[in-house]
Amino acid sequence: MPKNKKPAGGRPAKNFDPSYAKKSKSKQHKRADASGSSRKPGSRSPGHRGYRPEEAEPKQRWSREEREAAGRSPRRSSSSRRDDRDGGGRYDRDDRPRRDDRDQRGSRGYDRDDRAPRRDDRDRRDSGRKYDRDDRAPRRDDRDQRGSRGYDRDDRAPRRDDRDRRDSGRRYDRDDRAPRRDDRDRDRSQRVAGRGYDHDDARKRDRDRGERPRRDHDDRRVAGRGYDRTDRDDRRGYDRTDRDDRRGYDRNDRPGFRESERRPSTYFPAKDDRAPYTPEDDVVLERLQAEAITADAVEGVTFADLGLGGNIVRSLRDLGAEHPFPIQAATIPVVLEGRDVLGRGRTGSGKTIAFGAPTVERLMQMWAAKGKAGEKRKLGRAPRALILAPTRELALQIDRTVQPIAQSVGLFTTQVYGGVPQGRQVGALQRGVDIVIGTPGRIEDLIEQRRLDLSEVEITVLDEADHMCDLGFLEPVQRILRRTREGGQKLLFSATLDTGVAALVDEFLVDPAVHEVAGEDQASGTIEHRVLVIRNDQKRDIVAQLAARPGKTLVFSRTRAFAEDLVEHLEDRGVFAVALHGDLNQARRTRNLQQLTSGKVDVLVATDVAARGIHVDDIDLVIQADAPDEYKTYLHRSGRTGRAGKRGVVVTLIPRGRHRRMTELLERAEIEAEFDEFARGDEFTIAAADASE
DNA sequence: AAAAAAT
Repeated sequence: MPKNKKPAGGRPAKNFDPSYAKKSKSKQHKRADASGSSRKPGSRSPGHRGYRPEEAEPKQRWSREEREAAGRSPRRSSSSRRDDRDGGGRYDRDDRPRRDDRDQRGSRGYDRDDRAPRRDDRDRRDSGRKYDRDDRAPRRDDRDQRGSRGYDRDDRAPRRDDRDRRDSGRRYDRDDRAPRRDDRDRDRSQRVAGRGYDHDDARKRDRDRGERPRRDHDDRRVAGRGYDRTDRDDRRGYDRTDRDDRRGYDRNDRPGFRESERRPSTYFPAKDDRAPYTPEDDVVLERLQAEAITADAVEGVTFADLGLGGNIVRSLRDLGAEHPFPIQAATIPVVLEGRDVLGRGRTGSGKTIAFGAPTVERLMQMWAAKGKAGEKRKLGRAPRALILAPTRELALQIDRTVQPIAQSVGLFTTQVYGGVPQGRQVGALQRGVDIVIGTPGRIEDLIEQRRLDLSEVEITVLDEADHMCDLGFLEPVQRILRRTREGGQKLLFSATLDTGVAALVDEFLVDPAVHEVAGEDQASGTIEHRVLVIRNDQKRDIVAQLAARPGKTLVFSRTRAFAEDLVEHLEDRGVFAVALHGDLNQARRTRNLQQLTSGKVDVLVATDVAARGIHVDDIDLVIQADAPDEYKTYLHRSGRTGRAGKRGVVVTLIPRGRHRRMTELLERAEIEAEFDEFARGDEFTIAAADASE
């Protein structure tokens, strides 16, 4: 256990006195009632509700004719769409996800004989494959960038056949393993349905037929109609391939380790250890006492003024960041001082650069200070910075920003997240990287396998830090932080950073500097919020109606099953849509998100996997097909639109009975929204969002 | 309920 490094006798920073973290309704109300003089920095004036500085502009109509004139429908034929989805988008991507895609195909696309290829075989074969790869973009992977891969082969994974021999025989008698997914589903269904035995049998039959296990009736009810899911899954082809992937990628790439050396997995806790899901009260925690920077304080300031070196400044310019945003101006100098930092800036305010750029700069400075600059490229060096994110897509996205910054000064990053073969990640680590960017599960996995050593990590960043403190994330995150160098710098960022992060702050941070942007919160942006009170049986039609328009739309659903259902329904209505949720394999997740980014598709239906951090340009409509349960979720989901000063609309669909709950949630979010009764076919009119920032 | 490692 790392000891808490707070000075003896020191008391916790005021913000993180555990008593502040207590969730109490009364506190919330007190805050809401607080008079202007006592309000917390960054919170809105108590009079903000109903407050609207400018008159709304005249209503803008999205009439049926306009929608049709805009050519939403008819779209491409369904068969060509299908082909397109399977084949297209694979070879014409222009950013880094392609590499993962390739890896995944590589690991399952060839040599499926039982024995996985030996590591060196694979390398040889890989290079041989280049001949018939003319149809795709040139490879661009770490090896090529580095121009050398002379890492020491002696510490490579044991050969596969050795491993197989060792593993065989113990494969079926593991009692300490975490329950398999099916088991867990079954457990849940028994709990949920209360009479799970018949589902259980059906599920087993499905499994024996090699089909997807049945969902709970519960799910089907949510989905709205009782068709046979396995049928649909086959047609959409999304589940079978997923399962093949899940099986396939590991076989080839999993390095050997003795089963007995593993700790029992706690990553997905066994049912008995796991508290049944009980939604917590959605309460507003105390906001942080923060240094507030005002937007005009940034006038004329440059990244160089903030202490960043020339190469980094240039790389930021290449990324399109000419001048620092307020949150960046506020936090970059403090990070460079080496202090722990808590940063709060609303969605889309530039947090990635706010922590990414100074992290790189500081790594360089620390190297220079130790006179070890020459060791920058030492093979097998342990990473010195770690950036944690809650989803794979976010980790990828962060890497896309941080990687070029790091590269500008000769540092390397690598992504470490699940759902893709770990081979390349491990390879990169063996060659040596400076910044690891990833998600908790795979990072822990590689630590367990002794392939990732965090003991040299000087700087740890938690993006979406408050989310990383939620149930299910907190413990892995704590375990990971304990593996980093004691006393290392910690940076916690989120748009909704509050005292919920106290558990981490108390253990890992010393006297953190807290920064936010004055007067800037979610509600002060460029987003128009609407709530439509609808009949639930019309929900899917209404989603289709709203989404049938030019422009990118992001639809949020509470469950994966409903997300799939909505995609299906949208396509029935001629609206081409793709899904993003955890039931899809990573290649598809990456591809589907990419299709929205590239504009190949205008509608993405996602679970909350897409709620936080994901940046897609020009999403101008967010539809919440299911209302969120937490105000923070509302803020993050709606933050997918209205980014960088652009305008956006958020439409939340609720049944009549949810009116009051929704009103209260919006109150907590400090968001003003208009409620309207809405029925299928009604004309949808929106007030123009205030475009002035 | 979703997400986060896999088998």
